[in-house]
Amino acid sequence: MKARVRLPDRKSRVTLTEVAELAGVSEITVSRVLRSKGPIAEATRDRVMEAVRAVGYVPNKIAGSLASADSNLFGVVLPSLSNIVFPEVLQGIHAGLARTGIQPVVGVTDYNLETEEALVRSLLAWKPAAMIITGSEHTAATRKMLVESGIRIAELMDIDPVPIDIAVGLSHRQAGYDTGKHLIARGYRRFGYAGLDPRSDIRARIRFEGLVAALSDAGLSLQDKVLADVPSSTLVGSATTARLLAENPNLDVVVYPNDDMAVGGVFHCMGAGISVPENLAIFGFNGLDIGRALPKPLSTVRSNRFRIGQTAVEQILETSIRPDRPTVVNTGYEIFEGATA
Amino acid sequence: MKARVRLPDRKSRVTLTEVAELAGVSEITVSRVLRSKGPIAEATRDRVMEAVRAVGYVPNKIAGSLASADSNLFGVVLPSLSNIVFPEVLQGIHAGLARTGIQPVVGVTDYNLETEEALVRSLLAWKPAAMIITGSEHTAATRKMLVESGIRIAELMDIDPVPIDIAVGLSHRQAGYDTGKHLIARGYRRFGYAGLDPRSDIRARIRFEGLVAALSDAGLSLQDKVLADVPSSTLVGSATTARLLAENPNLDVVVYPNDDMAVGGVFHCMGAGISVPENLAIFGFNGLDIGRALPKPLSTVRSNRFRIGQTAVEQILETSIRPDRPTVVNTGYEIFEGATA
DNA sequence: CTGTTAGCGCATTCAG
DNA sequence: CTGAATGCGCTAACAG
Repeated sequence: MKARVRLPDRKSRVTLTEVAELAGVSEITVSRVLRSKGPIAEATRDRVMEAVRAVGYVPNKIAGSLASADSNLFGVVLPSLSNIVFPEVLQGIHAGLARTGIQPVVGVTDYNLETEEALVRSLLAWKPAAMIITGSEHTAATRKMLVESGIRIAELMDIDPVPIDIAVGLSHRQAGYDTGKHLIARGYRRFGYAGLDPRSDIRARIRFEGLVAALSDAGLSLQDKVLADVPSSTLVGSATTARLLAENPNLDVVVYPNDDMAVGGVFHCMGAGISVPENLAIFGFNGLDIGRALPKPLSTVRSNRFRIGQTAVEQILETSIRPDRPTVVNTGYEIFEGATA
Repeated sequence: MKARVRLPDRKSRVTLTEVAELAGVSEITVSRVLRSKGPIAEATRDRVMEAVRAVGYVPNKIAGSLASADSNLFGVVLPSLSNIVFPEVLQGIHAGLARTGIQPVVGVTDYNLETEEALVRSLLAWKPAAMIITGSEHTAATRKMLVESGIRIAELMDIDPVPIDIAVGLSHRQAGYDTGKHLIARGYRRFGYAGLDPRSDIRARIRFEGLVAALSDAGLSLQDKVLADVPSSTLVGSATTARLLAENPNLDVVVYPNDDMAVGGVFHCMGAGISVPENLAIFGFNGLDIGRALPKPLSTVRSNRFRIGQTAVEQILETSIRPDRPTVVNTGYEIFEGATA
């Protein structure tokens, strides 16, 4: 179902020509005044601006972009908006874009690579000046389109794979590994994991692998894991924790793919009379506000989503020419001790 | 600082003309095939599609839109992305837009009406097929631009004021009033309010007024309120609650502008050994996941942000002609009893 | 079923 | 400092 909406005539009536006639100058002069380009006599400028206001002229960027082969649109592709992490990235993008006159066109893939491909194709059709996309896992066709577009491409969140052009994020494998090392150092030995379907969140899977590697390097192994095949939420965190503990009452720490679920774990313990961290330690990922506000602040890994978005924009604006070698920006992370582990 | 980025030539090389030549047909035929418009011979279509793939043609919507006076962009103006409510609205918008081929161009105002004006001007320049904007409070210039654009305009969240074209949301005054009535019916008498600077969130202010009106109609009055002049967060909820209770230890219920802050209130009570709702009742607004996941589910008013966004899109797609009389869609709300009040 | 003609609204040359 | 001519890439309208 294609919805093509014919624009009303009313607005499209007012064009440069009309403004030009009213101001008694040529179209190009009006154009120059509006874009503050080239030398313009003070008097001319005033007359033009007056005419612009008089007729309520709104420039047509569609025409402008076609004529100049310029665009001030950025394509932005996110897997989801329900995971708070991505709105935060989007915030960072908006912050980076503020006062550049560039607008983001936002698409959501629902973690589906086919959807992503269709989205990229459709965003590319707007000839965006750059493309910001999540992750490095794409279909071959998506990759090809991105590469051949020639525009700057920023791939966000993960810096482990080699990017097409720019990667901004952190090493999720390392973060997972460090989580394991940290918890082992604090004396925990019987690890459980309450997570999600590994197909849905690739980066969570990579962190998980890092965690397992750390355990293995310490001669330990994960005692058990429970995976829910639904979107992440605090409620799911409670539920998976309950299931995990039912079968493994002797665990001394549970690791979660994110703070939402970890907070759910904390809530479960509150309700079940399990004292945290004495009876059970809880460890999340992200460093969300909600975790910090808990009576006992959640132990977690702080990433910085806002900064990822903002940095991506900064990197892109650095130069419009794609360099020969990829750029990788590590925005890092930080283990936050908190009080739950 | 205007960032104009020249598009690389590489991509713009491939145009309809090239595809047409390769397929041995005219440009318009290629155009028709790509848009599935008009009758096309099976054989022709195949040859064209093959040529399209061969050269990796990506249509240029900028040119297409200019030629057809069509656009499949929607302008979307939100006050913020840090308040989870607006990403949820955006989700609804994306859901409504799925498989229409329409993309949203998103702007964020930071609750600033001047910023909003600049944003609207700049979004309108892309000749969007419609505009979705938050609230009904705009500068005169913004209003004028929206009215004169002739396109469909949806104003979201609040349905109390008369909209330019379409309003989708709920009556915040009524929601505030009902909150008061509900809590009074449950026996609470000594009301406190822990909120935010009323200038930042207009709808929270209106709910507050409704609450006060309900109290007044019942012969009661608000005992005290504490307002924080910072963005909403769970942490701020804890802090304002602490301040409010320090000066009013006898309160029996505290109402909050939103669930984030109310959850902060619950956390404060947990930490301070105040039992909820026996010693103090807590009441929020929104119906967020986090509130439902608490060991004692948060008492609150459930609005439906996703549905607001989705409904707005549906209303807009209904017809591209702005009707003579405004449309108002009440997405409603629901008092959720929960266990904290 | 396909092609021809014309032009969308603007910005980029190049002249003056 | 300003203007005239030309074309961006595509599609509507009309032919055939």
